[in-house]
Amino acid sequence: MTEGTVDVTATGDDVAVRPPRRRAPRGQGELLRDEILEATERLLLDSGGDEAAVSIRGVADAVGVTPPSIYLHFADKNELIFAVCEKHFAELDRRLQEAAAGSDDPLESLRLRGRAYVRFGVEHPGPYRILFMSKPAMAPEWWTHERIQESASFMHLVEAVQGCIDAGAIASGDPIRISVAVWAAVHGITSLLISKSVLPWPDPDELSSFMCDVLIDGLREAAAHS
Amino acid sequence: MTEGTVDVTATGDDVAVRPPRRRAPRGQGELLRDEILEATERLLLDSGGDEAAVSIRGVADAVGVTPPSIYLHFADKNELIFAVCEKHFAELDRRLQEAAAGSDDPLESLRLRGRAYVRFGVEHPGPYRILFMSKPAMAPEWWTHERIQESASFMHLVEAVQGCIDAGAIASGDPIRISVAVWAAVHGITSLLISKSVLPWPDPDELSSFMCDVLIDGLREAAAHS
DNA sequence: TGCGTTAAGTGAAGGGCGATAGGTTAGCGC
DNA sequence: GCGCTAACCTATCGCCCTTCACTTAACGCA
Repeated sequence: MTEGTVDVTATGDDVAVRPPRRRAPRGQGELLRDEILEATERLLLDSGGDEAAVSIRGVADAVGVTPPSIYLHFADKNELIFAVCEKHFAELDRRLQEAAAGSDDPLESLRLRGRAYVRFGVEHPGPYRILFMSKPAMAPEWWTHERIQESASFMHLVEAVQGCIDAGAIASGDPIRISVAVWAAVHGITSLLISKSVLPWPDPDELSSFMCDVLIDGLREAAAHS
Repeated sequence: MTEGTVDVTATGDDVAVRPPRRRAPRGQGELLRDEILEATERLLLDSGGDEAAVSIRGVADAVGVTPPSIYLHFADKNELIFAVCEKHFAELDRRLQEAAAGSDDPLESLRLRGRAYVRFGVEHPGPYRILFMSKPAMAPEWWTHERIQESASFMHLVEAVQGCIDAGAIASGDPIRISVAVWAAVHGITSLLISKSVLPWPDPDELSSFMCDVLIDGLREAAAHS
């Protein structure tokens, strides 16, 4: 047996090999696209977020279609996988904004944002890994600068940091550089928790809270230099 | 053509398909093991650290042997890949110790350690990704608790943090929790630089220096709580 | 009602992968 | 020179992604 993939296929045969599927009506070819996305997401979830364990064949079987039909809507497997994760990316921003709205204090709001970030990653390890921990070569063409740097989530973080600066809660400095540092810090926690989930980590909330506290205390100072 | 793997096979055919190879003498079966490791490392480097682009067949060809011979020395592909990365793990600790020895001041020593960590990851993205960013299911059995938590590198970090506490340079607290936070922070930088290498990041040294400065300033305070 | 057009989907195959079962050859002591 | 066995190979299974050429079904229109 091919080991190294955990074989979670026993989670339920309610998905596997749905046999028929009526051809979509004339102008509605895009219907299949949605069904493919839905099935892929389910399989990705069932596999514990291991995109290698999700196969085009498996998706095709789950939809009730043959593999080549997938390629009518997605250029290759990577594009399909990333398309599934796009909605999670949007939800991440939503969750962060929701969390940040939990306090009027800019600092506390930033802390809440950091906690929510880590929690999101831990709760959606599959999409998180694909979005933020995959090899650069794996991401499709369109997933580059504008997708992350100009993304809503990052911009919202920069705004939050700027808010802290404006309120005098942290020392002034390049808000983008500070944002990158904050992002890297909470991403580091998330990434380690996901990759080394077998190690005896502290509670994610406790860890992210501690990290945010330390960062904010540090940013309160000059954090001198340029 | 199978896209998504960058096709770096053009780097040089000096490795590919070395045809013969004399059978090893009677008690020297382990010789092949070393040749396999060496070839795998070379291929892993040539592929830009993409373990999926390194195939058992390719390694066998490079060594001048047939694929089943690989399995005489490694249980499966993952074990082979991780075996290659083990030496890099040891070198990481060496590099960190060397960097930390660059200053007698505990704080400056910790900063140097953080910078060296990020630099190592950026210089060895392949092994770093496999060691610290891979799926938990991918790591072999023996690569767990004792391998990281009780590893030299982590213990050395804890000692460095304890040194800062003893010197009164940072507030007292659980050195392990602090070490985890420091590790997560520099790992976050490294991970983002590796995965999103296409984004316009600041200089790695500058980024890690800034992160360490902020963390240390923050840890100087109480960073209250338990 | 019937028919051409064309979107929607297949069948079959190419090429590559990890892994295994069972056979073969070459080194070495005697 | 001969057997034993470590060292290695041949052949194959089953899976994967992807593509090309082909078929079938929906629909406007006469």
